[in-house]
Amino acid sequence: MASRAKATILDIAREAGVSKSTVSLVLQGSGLIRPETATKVRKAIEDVGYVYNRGAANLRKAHSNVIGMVINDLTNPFFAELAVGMERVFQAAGIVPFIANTAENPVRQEEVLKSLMEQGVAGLIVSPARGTTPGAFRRIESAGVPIVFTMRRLPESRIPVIAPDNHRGAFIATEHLIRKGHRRLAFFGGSSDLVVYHERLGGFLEACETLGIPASDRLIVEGETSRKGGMACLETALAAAQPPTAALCFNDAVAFGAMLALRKRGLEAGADFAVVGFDDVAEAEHYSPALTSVAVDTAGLGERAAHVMLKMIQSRTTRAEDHIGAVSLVVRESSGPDRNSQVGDAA
Amino acid sequence: MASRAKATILDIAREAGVSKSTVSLVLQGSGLIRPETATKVRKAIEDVGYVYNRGAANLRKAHSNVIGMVINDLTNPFFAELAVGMERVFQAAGIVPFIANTAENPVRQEEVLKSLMEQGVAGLIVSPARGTTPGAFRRIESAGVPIVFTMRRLPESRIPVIAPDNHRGAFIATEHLIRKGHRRLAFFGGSSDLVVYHERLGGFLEACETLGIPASDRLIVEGETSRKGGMACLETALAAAQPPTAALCFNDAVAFGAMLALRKRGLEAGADFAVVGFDDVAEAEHYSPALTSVAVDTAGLGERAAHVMLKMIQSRTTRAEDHIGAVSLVVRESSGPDRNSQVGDAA
DNA sequence: CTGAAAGCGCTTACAG
DNA sequence: CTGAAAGCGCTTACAG
Repeated sequence: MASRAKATILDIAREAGVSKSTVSLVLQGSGLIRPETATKVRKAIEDVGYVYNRGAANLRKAHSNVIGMVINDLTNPFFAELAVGMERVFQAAGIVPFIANTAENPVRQEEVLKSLMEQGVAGLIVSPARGTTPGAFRRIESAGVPIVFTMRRLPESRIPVIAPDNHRGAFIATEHLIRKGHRRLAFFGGSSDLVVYHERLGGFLEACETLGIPASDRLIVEGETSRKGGMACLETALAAAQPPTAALCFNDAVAFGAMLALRKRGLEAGADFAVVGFDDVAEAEHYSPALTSVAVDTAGLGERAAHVMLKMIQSRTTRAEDHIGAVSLVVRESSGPDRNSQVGDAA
Repeated sequence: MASRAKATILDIAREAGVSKSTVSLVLQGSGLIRPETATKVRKAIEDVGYVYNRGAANLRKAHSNVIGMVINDLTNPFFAELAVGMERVFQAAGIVPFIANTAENPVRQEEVLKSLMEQGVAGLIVSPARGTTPGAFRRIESAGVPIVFTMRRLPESRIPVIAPDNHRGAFIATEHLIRKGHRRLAFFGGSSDLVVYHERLGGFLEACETLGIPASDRLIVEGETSRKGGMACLETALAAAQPPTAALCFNDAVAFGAMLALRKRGLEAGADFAVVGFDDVAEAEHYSPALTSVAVDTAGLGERAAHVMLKMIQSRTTRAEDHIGAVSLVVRESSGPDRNSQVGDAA
């Protein structure tokens, strides 16, 4: 089984009785080659067990077709869904993107980025790790490699961003809660080192403002963006002197956590306390009670990011427009009316 | 913004006033270079904004340090956990593995494999897509590139496998249910085109055999290995003339589905019907009721696979021992005693 | 310790 | 349509 020495285009040329230029042309699907010749060459390719050496080709061509996807947390199904959307587009373009995980660690991100650059990527789609410093992408930018950010943006970066309308999503979700009669609202999870956090919290606050919920009736509980974080947020909230009756959660993971904590106390989301998530991951619909959540069209955003990247590569630019995706609230069981409110199911 | 032409070692050499061989040696951390020279060179590297061209290096060296991880379903958190375990090991070895997703599609898998081979990978860790043909890896094997399979194996392949002890896991889980007094048992989910299915089902059947559950009291319901599949399995089972009172599920996703279907009928896992999952994904513990499941040490298996791969590359072999990981049953709330049994909580 | 030279496997003008 | 030649950016003996 050990490999005979790797076959090269020279071996193919010998086998087929042509020059290596001809082989190269066949490999590239050039129309210049006579069909019989091409067939002969293709047979030789099979016979010698040839594997194209993309590294050598890239060296000569000085441009590659490798695209890297750098994801901050692969264990979050949300990002997996995003990756899947991108892959669909790249597959159609005949490109296999390579995914790398940074596990929310800026140091690891640095390594991953370096490795991808050394590999000669044509472009990078990245969801930056929390705590990424503004200069982290300077080097890549000045090398002229196109980058697009997805879902998260960096404070002062000019790199194009593909993300959902976080502000609006939080606004409509909060509005929904208020229309359900809730008057004491909480915002659960997330922390201020994420730009997304400010966007979502901003939407929440603006809705409260607009619809007359005074600052004294709003409770902001920062926390990990995980189930565990969500559980902690709920405990904190219920321990308040004037506990809220509803919460908008930073994301679905936090919402699931809050619902679990509720159940542990013998309470039920929807009936006893309203919870709304953000992202609308696949699981939200299947949860029990089913989770009301802000749908962001994850896969669609992934596709969009891939398209933008393809266009940037093609037109040899590192600039592109931001894209803010539309959001919608999917109302399910977890966001019932306030028990003590007169408004009830109205609106 | 736009890149000045990419810097090469020649530019560094000029900048530092040395030859390019010297630069190359510094890049490789050779001890042959005088410290002052090395420092001078490193400064030049910074100054010219050099990015190492791994493709060119690999071309000359004829061996790469790229490792590919081919995953059949990235949206399944189980595989994400596995990937994370592997990454931990590779990171320590200074290697950034590239992950590619096949979405359980053999055709896509073919493309992914081809692309990785063209990229000149040093080794491949793969969890094969369902329906992979026995010959799918022949080409890679004969090219001498080491492969290790994780979690799934191919029918007649000699490629080393790192997987949990599926047979034993299913056996102890089934034993647990029988000890809880259950006498009519079901096996939910999975289908016979997966080797893993036969292993798990085999363990279930052997436990039934050993502990005296006759064939007439066993119900085998094939189905998708997803929540949806699990819901369907439960419906099928409860529609039987003599419905089972407990089920071992092919994996946790199926178990979650079964629990949801139970709740939709106003029944509760644990109290009204016992369900046991397989894999013990992170969510199992947080579910409500918490899911009894067979823990397979996912991340540990991932680490093991990575170590085996590293060793294969190092010793230039494509052979390695299989590794069958220990399993254990984590008993939680979802697997209560049979309501009608005398045995109850005994044992 | 450091430099000059060859060569890895391709692609790309350039001839013919 | 097809072949001979140069060159992409590195590493690796080989001299010195």
